[in-house]
Amino acid sequence: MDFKNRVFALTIKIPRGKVVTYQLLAKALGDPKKARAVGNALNKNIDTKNIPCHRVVRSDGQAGGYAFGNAEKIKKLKSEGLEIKNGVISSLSAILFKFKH
DNA sequence: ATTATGACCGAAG
DNA sequence: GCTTCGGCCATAA
Repeated sequence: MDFKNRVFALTIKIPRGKVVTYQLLAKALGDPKKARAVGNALNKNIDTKNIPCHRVVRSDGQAGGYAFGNAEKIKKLKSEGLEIKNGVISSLSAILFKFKH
């Protein structure tokens, strides 16, 4: 299984209303330094129908990027109950989803 | 093999 | 709060 598929496999597990940082996802893959590569993988494969890639955000609380425009990403997050003001997610730590080891 | 790019991160000023 | 910078890694050329 190549890198991007591992990224997708984990992304699909993120429950509605919760989010994960790129770094956290990378850590779940075994190396927290892969955060950048994770974003790169999500950028190339866009299956918004099957993969909730909008639930992956930056560690600083900002939404991060999105292939169809980050405005669209924020819109989706809001529609799942998340509160975002000034482009920053409120209470990020409270809605952070933790992967099982 | 080397270079460039990008939905990243943390430290420093 | 802000910007800049160096370091990361997977991918494509």
